[in-house]
Amino acid sequence: MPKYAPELWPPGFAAWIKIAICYQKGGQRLAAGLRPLELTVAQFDALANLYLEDGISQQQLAHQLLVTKGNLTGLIGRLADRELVTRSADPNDGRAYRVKLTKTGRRLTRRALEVQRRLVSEMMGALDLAERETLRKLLTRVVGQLEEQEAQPAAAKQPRRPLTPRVR
Amino acid sequence: MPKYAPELWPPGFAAWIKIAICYQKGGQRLAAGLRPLELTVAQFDALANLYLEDGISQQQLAHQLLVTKGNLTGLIGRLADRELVTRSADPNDGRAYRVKLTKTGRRLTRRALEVQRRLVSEMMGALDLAERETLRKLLTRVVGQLEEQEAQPAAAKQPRRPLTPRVR
DNA sequence: AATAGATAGTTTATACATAAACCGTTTTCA
DNA sequence: TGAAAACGGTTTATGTATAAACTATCTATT
Repeated sequence: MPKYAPELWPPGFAAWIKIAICYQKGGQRLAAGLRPLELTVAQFDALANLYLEDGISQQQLAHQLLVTKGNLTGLIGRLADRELVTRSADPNDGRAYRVKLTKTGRRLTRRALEVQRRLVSEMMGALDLAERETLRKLLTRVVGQLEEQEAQPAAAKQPRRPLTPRVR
Repeated sequence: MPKYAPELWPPGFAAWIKIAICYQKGGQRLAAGLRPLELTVAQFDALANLYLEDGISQQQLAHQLLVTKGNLTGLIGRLADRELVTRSADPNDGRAYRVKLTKTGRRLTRRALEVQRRLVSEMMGALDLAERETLRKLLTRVVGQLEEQEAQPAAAKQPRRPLTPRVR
């Protein structure tokens, strides 16, 4: 997010900085838009995922949100306290919960998605449709690269290799 | 960060999701790379900014990092405890500090920048130079749009926009 | 010169996020 | 079948982040 002297960095580097700025500013905007609904961005992300795929486990949700399962304990706990979601036992697995949206949760999520849709349109207003698609494609490849690398745990620390690349 | 059914969203929306995923995964990768140096990403960002522009105030640093000044109190405090930075009184302003890197801080930052440079190159490896430049330009325009909108606090608060433009 | 407002920094309360240790349950496989 | 490993979830300790209230200094305006 720094200001950085713009010419000093190779274009890939500058692009990375822009991704960071974009995410931060966009996120702060979204946070402001969600505040009237008394939702944080993290809460919204969780609810939005459940909206599309209800009844998944906390672990699965953590995976989709790219956060740790420990984090989910608190996050879901707060949502459950507000009765926006419920935790019900998974009948097939004594360890797992199934997290589900309540009626209120679903209704609130719908309103929040509306807010998000509006804000994203606003911020993408600078690009025409073809440019948005170009942006999407380029980022998709960068994400692909990141995922590919995270499959191979770099050979930097060779002494012990547990052969179980359990990389969250 | 959600998975989302990819075809359901207009390209701008999908692009926004990719920005989020990219930032999260890239950030987690950077965090892993910085861990051996015992630096968090937030600490690195602060140090990197000071590396380029030493002796600025906490307020100025907060502005560049896109975080609140309250956050900086703790962040700089921890860096000062480790003697990576110092807080010296600004001779021209009794309220302000000037935050400066120490010798150790500067040396550590150099190593951290090296790590960052390597990781960013890796993750941008999926794109050729021209594509990186395209990505940078597109994101720059999105950021520009965000900044422009944040200049006008505007009628964003109004539930509905009045048909007659309000004149102040 | 007086004072009202802006500014730099801190504090507090709350939420998000991680890693690591832990507890039960489930799976694997010798 | 039974021990070891993997897995789902919680807890703890630490760090990051915000908004809002607060202190102290500085700057404007009258």
